[in-house]
Amino acid sequence: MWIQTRVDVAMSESTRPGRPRSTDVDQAVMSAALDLVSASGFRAVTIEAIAAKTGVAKTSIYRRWPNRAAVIMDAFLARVGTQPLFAPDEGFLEGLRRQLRTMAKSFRGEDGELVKALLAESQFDPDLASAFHDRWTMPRREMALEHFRAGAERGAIRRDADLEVAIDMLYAPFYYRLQMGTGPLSNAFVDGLFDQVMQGLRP
Amino acid sequence: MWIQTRVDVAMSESTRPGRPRSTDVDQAVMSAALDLVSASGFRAVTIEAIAAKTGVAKTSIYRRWPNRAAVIMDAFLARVGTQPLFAPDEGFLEGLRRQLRTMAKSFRGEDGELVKALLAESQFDPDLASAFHDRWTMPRREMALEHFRAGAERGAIRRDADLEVAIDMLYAPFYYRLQMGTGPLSNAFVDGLFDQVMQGLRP
Amino acid sequence: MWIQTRVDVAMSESTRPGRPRSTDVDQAVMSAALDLVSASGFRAVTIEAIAAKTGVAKTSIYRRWPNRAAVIMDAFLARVGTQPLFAPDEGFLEGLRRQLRTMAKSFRGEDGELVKALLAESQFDPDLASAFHDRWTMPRREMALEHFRAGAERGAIRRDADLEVAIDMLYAPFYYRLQMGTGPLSNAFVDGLFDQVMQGLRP
Amino acid sequence: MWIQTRVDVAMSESTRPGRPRSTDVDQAVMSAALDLVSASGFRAVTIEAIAAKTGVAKTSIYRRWPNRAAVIMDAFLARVGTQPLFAPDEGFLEGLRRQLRTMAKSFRGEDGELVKALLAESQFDPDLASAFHDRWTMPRREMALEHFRAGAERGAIRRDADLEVAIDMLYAPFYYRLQMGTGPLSNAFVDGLFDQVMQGLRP
DNA sequence: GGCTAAGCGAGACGGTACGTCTAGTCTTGGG
DNA sequence: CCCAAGACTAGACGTACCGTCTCGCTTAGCC
Repeated sequence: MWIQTRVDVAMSESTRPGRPRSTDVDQAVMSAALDLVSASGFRAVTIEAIAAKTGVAKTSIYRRWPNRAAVIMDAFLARVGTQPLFAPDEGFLEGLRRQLRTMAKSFRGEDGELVKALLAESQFDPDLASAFHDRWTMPRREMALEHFRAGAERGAIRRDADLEVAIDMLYAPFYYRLQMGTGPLSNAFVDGLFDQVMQGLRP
Repeated sequence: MWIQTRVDVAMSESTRPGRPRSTDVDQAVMSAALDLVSASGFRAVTIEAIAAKTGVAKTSIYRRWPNRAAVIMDAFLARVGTQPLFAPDEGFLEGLRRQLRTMAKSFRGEDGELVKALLAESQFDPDLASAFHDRWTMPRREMALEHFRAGAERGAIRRDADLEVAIDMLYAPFYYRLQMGTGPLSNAFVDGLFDQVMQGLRP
Repeated sequence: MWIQTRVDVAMSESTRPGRPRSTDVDQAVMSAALDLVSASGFRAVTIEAIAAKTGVAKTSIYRRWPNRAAVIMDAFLARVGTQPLFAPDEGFLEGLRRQLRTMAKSFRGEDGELVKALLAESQFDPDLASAFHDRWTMPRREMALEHFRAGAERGAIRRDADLEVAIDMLYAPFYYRLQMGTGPLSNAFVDGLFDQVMQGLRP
Repeated sequence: MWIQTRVDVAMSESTRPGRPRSTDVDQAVMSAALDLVSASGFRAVTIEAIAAKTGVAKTSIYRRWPNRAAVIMDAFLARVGTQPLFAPDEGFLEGLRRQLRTMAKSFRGEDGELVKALLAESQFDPDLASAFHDRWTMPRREMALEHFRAGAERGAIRRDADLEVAIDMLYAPFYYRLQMGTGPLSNAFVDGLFDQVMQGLRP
């Protein structure tokens, strides 16, 4: 599960010698991190604060993660999980519209705050940036791309369309509005966006 | 010139009592800030570093700006200026395509780095966020909107199109790619994006 | 006043630019250090504890002293002062006996604790060791030596006696008993020691 | 052999159930401790360093000794051993002078370093202090006292002399010079000290 | 040969303090 | 009132060891 962000340990979990790491610590740290983000914002999530709140020693945290950003990254991903965005039996248009609305809702809430903070912090931390890229951005893009490819195959959209660009057009505005505050991520907005993008993709 | 970001002074510049502020200090601080961004990245631009590099006292910097982000914000805006994005005698499509390419080029260079960093830092600093919004995002959006409105009037695009959404579709991907690194901000990308958006806006 | 131990500053106190160091900080830190030694022993005198107790920031302490031992060293010396051990108009034997008793009394109290701790800590810290040597041990030895030289000149002791050795015989047992706990530093002990040493120094 | 310092085990070595303790561990730990003292000084002798150097687990060390000082104490005593200081058939003066010279030589070398460090650490650790007292200081004092008593009986020194004080005068300067660095522990010094003390003890 | 008990290496754990860093504020003397 | 210099409080950083605790495995004596 842990790629990039978490400190790797040499051997496989089961055969490693010594006292095994307590999973309570992982849980306590990650949920405290999320609590602190909610309560006081990203900048309040210091290792010291997590240690104080949980009773976990700083050393135990640093044994697992290289810095605070990595903790939050993991906490966030453990929360949002990695379920598929699209159901295989759903129609192209219905599925896409549903997913966009779900995403908008999620971005309007706490997830949006987390995405915003992690994306921002990424600009200053290369490790976090690549973790965010590999574990958040790309998996979602891939799923979207797959959905689009299937749609194209089934004739729901033009075959010669540049899908990468289409995905940018569709998803970039979510991040843009999230960060810029130029307008709400309402369902009306999502529908307008959806319609206008589909306008250009009709076969 | 300074709105939001810079510390306001009570009276007008000319009539204030006491020793007038040296304009050298402003210049030195802002150009040092930009130099430091180029040389070592945003995180290296600390007030202490600027003070050390320029010989200007920290006090003198804090007298003018509330924090380091504000310094960089001002330095950035002083650099990119506020010239109009579109020429009044240019055609809608030609003008838009030219502007997009210019913007892409700018984002590929140092300006991109600065936008990225300021946008990121904005997430953690409300003052900076509103400065960025008021002095960077909105003026440019307004100019684009004006250009689109004129285009619609002249019949270059559909009259019933949602221009806010169109602008999101067109510009959001710039920021997306800038931050996410999912692909280059090449001219090919810009053209593809432009074509696909126009596809949906044709009358 | 500060030799070796305290962090040196380049220019003379009066002409140095910038905000002058607050003498309150020095006072507060040193007296807190002594309080902590009394209350909880040398090992409890941590920089963190001093900072917490006084409200002085750690940085302000580290600006003045390189480590906790140096703080205590200075605090100790500020307390014991540098008054002369012998009065010039006193007879050799009377003066010496009086000084030995005074010293024994001092060693039986808090000063003894401090000497013991500083001497011990010196074994692990070369800077502290040389500070202790230069600012405690040697000045006192010099004063004693001077007293012995005057005594020899006045015929109170043998002219050919090795005074360095005599001083060792007289003072080393103070430190020995202080550390080893082989017996009390009582007046009886002091007198016995004095008599026996003088036995060997009689002209 | 182990008094005070080493952790006691309930039953006698031979009949205790379970796997017997490996003597290799004792050896490895103690010699590593001495090596580390030689190589990098007392402060470098951390339990972690010993464990790392020897491959012995920290648990195995703490099973035997309560803390690092106890380890070094035992290592030291195992090294210097407990042979008698004086030969029964030696004359009082010759024997004493020989022993003093031997001791000076030992103090000039690594033993001196160890004594210094253990004595210093004793100031902060009551257990270590009493171990040092019981297993180093007192046995040697007793042997010296015995030698002096025999000397007094044989008429080599005054019968009414305070032997405790005499021993302090003779041995305290060794520790004093060892710690204070006020002069070398040379044979010349030893002889001068010896002569002067004997001056006062002549019958 | 299996059982019980302790030793052993490994490494996780809660702590404490370290000395460093940067932020933003305050206080000098001098212009 | 400005300016340079630098002291000041505040608080997080990441590190080093401490001494304790769990693991799985090993090594003995005893039934």
